Amino acid sequence: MASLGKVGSAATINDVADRSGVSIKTVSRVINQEAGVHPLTRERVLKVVAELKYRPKLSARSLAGARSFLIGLLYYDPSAAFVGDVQQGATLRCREAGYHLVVESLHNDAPDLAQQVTRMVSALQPDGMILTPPLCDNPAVLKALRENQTPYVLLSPARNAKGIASVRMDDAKAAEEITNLLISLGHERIAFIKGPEDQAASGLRYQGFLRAMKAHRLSVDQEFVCDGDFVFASGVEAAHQLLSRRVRPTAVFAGNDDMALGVLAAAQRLGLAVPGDLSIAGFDDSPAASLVWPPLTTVRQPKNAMARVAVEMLIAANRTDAPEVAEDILHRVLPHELVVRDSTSRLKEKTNVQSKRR
Amino acid sequence: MASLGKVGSAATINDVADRSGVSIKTVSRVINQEAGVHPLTRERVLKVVAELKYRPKLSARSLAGARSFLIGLLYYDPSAAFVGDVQQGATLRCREAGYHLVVESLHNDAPDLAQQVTRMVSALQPDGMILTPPLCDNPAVLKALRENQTPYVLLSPARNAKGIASVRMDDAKAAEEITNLLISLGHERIAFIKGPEDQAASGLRYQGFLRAMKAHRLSVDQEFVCDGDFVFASGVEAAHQLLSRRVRPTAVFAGNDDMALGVLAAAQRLGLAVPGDLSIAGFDDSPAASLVWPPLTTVRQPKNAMARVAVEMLIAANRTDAPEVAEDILHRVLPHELVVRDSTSRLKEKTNVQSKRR
DNA sequence: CTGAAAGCGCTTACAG
DNA sequence: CTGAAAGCGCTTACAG
Repeated sequence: MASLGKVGSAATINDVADRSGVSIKTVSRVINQEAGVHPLTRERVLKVVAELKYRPKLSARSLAGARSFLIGLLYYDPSAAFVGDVQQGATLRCREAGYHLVVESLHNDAPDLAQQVTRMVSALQPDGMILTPPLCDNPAVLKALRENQTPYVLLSPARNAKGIASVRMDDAKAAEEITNLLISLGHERIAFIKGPEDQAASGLRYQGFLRAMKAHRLSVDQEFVCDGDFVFASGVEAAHQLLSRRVRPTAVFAGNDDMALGVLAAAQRLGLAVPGDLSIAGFDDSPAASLVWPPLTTVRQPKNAMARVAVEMLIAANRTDAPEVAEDILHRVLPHELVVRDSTSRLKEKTNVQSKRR
Repeated sequence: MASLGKVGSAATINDVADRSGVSIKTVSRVINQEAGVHPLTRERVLKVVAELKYRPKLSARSLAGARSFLIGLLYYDPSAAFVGDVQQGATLRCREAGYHLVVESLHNDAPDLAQQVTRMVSALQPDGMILTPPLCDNPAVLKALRENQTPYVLLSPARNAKGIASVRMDDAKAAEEITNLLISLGHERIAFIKGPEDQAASGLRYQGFLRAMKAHRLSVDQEFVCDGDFVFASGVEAAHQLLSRRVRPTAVFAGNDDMALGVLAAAQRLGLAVPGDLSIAGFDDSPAASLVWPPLTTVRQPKNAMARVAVEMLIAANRTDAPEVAEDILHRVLPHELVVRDSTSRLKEKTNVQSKRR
C-alpha cells in the first residue's frame, strides 16, 4: 500500500509528477486539460493520477490561480420552493464542471446586507454568484458584488439592466397561455387574482391575462380582478369576494399557486365543485399544487434549467479566453411548461347562457 | 484612496502587518482570536483591519492550516421540504461562525455515489459534512467519508451507531403525543397510515401511536392500520379503504403530511366534513399543511435547530483543543413541537355511541 | 512539447 | 507578548 502514495495523507501534484517522471507543470497541464501535451505523456500522467487517486485541492488552485471553482447562490428563504429547484439545477451543473456550490441565506431587509455579501465574496473569492428574487433586485447586494468585482447572474429579476446577465422565463406569455386554455374550455367570465405590486411577476402575469382576454374580445370586469399578495389567505379572501357576486366567474386564474390553493379551499367550503362549478388555475407548480384534490392546472417555471444556464454563463465568463458577450445573449429567456391537471375543465353548457362576448 | 491599500486588489495580511507595524504572525493571532496578544497591539491591528477592510482569504487559510472553514451538506433532492429548513439553519449558524456551507445534491442510488463523495471532500477538504436522510443511512457514503477522514454528523439517521454523531427528534414520542391529542378530543376509533418500511421514521411513528392507544386501553383494529409510502396517492388510497368500512374511524393519523393531505382530499370528495365527520392529523408540518383547508394538525420537526447543532458539533470537533466527546453527547435529541390546527376537533357526541373502550 | 522558478496569502513550528 | 522562516499545493510567467 505504501507504493500508492504516502499512507494517511492524500497525494499531491508532486507525488504524481515524481511517479510519472514529469514536472508538476506538466501534471498541471494534464489536469487542466491544456492543449500541447504529448498524448503519451498525458496518458502516463492520467494513469498515475488514477493510481494515486490524486485530486487537486481547491484551496491550492484557488490561491495560486485566478479561479476558485466556487459558485455562490444567494437566496432569501421565504421563496424556498423556488430555491429548491434552482439549487438542484445549479449543484448538478457545478458537479459536471468540477465546481462547487456555496449557498447563503440572506434576509432581504437586513441592514448589514451589503456587508454580509462583501464578507462572503472576499473570503470565498467565488468565480460567480447567482441571485434569486428578491435579492436579485436589491441594489445593495448588486453594489456589493460590483465593488468586489464578482461576476453575477440574476434569476428572474424584475427588469433587465444593460450589461448585467440574467436568466428568466416569459411570465406574460405563460399567463396568456393559461388564460387561452381557460378560454378554449369555453370560459368567458374569468377572474384574475393579482400578486403584490412590488413583485415584477405580478404585473407581467396580469398583462398576459389581459392580452389573452383582449385577443378574444372578452371584457375584463374590474369586479373580477382582485388584489392578492401571493399567499394562501389572500386567495381565500379573493374567492369570497368573487363568489359572493350575483354573477360569478366560472374560472379563476390566480397569480400563483398559493393563492389558487386558497381559492380551491374557499370554493370547496362553499360547496362548489371544482372544476365542475369553478375552474381554477395557478402559476408556479409548487409542491402543494399536486398535493390537493383536484390537483392544480398551473405553469412550471424552468427553474432547474435557468440555474444550469446561470452556472454556465458564470463559468464561461471566467475562462481567460472568454469572448465579449453580446447584449442579447446576456439576457436569456427559457421556455416554460403548461401543466394541465384536473382543476380546470370545460364550461358546463347551462352556465354559459349569458355570454359576455361583445 | 491609495492609502487604503492597493487600489483594485484586496488587502492581504502583509498590508495589515505593514500598516500596523507588526509581523504577519501577530495579525494572524488577532484574526484568529488567539490569546496572548497585548490589548493595545490587538486594538491597533483591528483598526487597520477595519481601515483596509481586510478579510482573510479562505483558500490561503485552508492551504496553510488545518481548517477550511467549509461545511458540506449532502442531500437527496426528493426530501426538498426537509432540506430547506435544515439548510436554513446550517447556513445561518455557519455565517455566525465564519464558516460557509457547500451543498451537493446526490442521488441515493447512484452507482458512483462513493466516488462523488470522495471527489467532493478531497477537492474541498471540508471541516465536516452533514448528511440528511436517506443519505445518512447509506453505507457507501459513510465509508467514503471515513476513508477521506472527514468528520460528519447524521441528521435523523435510522439508528444511532457508536461513535458516530447524530442529531434527531423523538419520532415515537411525537406520534404518541399526536395520538394522545386525538384521544383527548374523544376519539377512540383512530386509524393510522404507516410510512414505507425502509424508513426508520415509519416504524417509530407507528410505535408511538400504538403506545398511546395501549396506554388508554384502546384497541387497535388492524383494519384501521393501513400501509402507505409517504406520498399523497397512498393517503388517498388508504382513505378510500378506511372510509368504505361499515364502521368508520372518526380520526385518521397519517404518518406524514403528504398522506394526510391525501386523506383530506379523499374525505372531501366523499362529502365528509373535516374535522366535523373526520379528524385528520399529519406529521412534518410541510409547507402544504397550511395551504389547505382546514390546515393540518401536525408535528413540526426542529429541523432548523437540528442543523445548527450539527454545525456546532462539527466546528467543535475541528478545534485543536477538542475534547473527547462522550457517547451520550454524540447523539442529540431535540424537542419537537405539536402544531394543532383545524383538521382535528372534538368528537361529535352522537357518533360516539358504540364505544370500543374495554 | 516540457520544465525551473517564483509566488499566491495564509498557518505552523519554533525561537526568543 | 512577538517575530522570522518555512511551507501548504497549486498556477503563472517565462524560458527553451
